[in-house]
Amino acid sequence: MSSCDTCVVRNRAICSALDSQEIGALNTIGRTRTLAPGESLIWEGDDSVLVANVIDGVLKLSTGTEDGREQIVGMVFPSDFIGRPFGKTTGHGVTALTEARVCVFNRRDFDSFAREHPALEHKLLQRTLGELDRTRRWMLLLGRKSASEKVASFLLEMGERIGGTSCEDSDGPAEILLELPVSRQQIADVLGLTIETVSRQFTRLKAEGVIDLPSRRAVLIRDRFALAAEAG
Amino acid sequence: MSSCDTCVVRNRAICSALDSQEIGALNTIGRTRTLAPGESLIWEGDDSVLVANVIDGVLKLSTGTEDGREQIVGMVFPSDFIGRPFGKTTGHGVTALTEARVCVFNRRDFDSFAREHPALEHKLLQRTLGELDRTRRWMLLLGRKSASEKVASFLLEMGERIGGTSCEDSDGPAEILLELPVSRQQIADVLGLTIETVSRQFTRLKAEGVIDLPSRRAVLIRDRFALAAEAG
DNA sequence: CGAGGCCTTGAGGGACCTCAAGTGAAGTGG
DNA sequence: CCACTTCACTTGAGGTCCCTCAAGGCCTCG
Repeated sequence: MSSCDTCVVRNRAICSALDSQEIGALNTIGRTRTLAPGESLIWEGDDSVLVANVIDGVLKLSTGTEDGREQIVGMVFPSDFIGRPFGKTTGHGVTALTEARVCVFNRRDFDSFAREHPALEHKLLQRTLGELDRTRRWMLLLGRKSASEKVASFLLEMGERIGGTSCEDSDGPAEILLELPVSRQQIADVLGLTIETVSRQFTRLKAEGVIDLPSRRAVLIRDRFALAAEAG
Repeated sequence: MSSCDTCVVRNRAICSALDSQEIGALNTIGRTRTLAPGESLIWEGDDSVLVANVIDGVLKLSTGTEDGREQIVGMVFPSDFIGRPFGKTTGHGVTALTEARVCVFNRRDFDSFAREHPALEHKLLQRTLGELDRTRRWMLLLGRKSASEKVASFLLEMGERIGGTSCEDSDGPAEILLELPVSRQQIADVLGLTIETVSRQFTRLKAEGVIDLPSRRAVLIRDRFALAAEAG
């Protein structure tokens, strides 16, 4: 029996393009792997030797300059795809932020499998187009937004992507409780800021009553609309 | 006879995945269109009604905030693909920087054609993956680089992409003459800077002998290595 | 209880922005 | 052919937002 049969992201990941026989074939070339927080799956500049689906956990995609400055270029969630198929090298590292489980494939094996299964390539194309859209929206934030707009935008985006527990009211949640998978330094690396600036913005938003900070990694969004207004 | 037969990007654009019969079919759903400099093909937030291949010229992809700040999120060159297939809306505008010729398709027609031709979708996937790589590299520039690093990186990237006339020597061109397709303001919008900062960086690089500015739009790269050293 | 991470807070400085004036090239009309 | 306009770019002066450097507070875990 294929382990894909019990996969929790089976119907959301690109695998959803395949029937049960095809899934069986894919299963023979893949294997699951667990990553500890901080552990890397792929390093920047590596030859592209593997690709993967995220089953559980959150990972970051990051690049850096030679002198040590880092920029996080993407965050990856369950059912997302990682790695660079059909290419020689990967331009960014992939590192687990939380404990994570991924379904790993040798890149060449995956490439040939994908070329034989147009429906899979179609799913992958849709995902890649969506990721490109998201990435381009983030460029506006990096290039043109102020620190306060950046932090507000980040909190809203995280609210959308990790969902968090929320108190519903008539039109959407009134308050959203987020358990962030990232440290202050990592938030800074996503937003192109320093850790101190991020911290000061959090403190200010809390003082204004827009958010609350029940613990280090948790954020309670008290006023979603005020946050959206700040996001620009 | 199909006008694709005489197309100058026939062998570089995604169309290269198709045989002559398929090209004929694609030709029946596409038409060429000429754009004047400054003319837009797609507006930010529009429904995704058309996609296109660039035949000739340079176009920008841009988004902006409500209060008028603009960020250029991509530049598009001959043989590149534009638009958002398999999606409802386009997140960024598409505007000609130079006079441009594009091969336009109704998005729904293109979508169904592509779904019937896996080789075409494969080319499109490769292009999209490459564009995503390039976009993510640009995020490092926007988030973490200084004004001088940004301007140097921009000139090098333009050197690679538009090529320009160059004096070859043993290992690559010694001097590269670029005719930029963009104004100072547009360079600022690519780099997340102001026009004044860009201008000051150009002046400084000229004073240091790294570049020369023979006319408004032209840049002569005198010392490619010094520029690369400045790019970070 | 002490050590070591994170995070916060403060003071000061600098890179880039803002506002404003000046320059030069290209076009226009007498 | 030469004023005149126009527009893009350059240059300057001043301000501000964010970074840098440094210290202090608060959890976690030995």
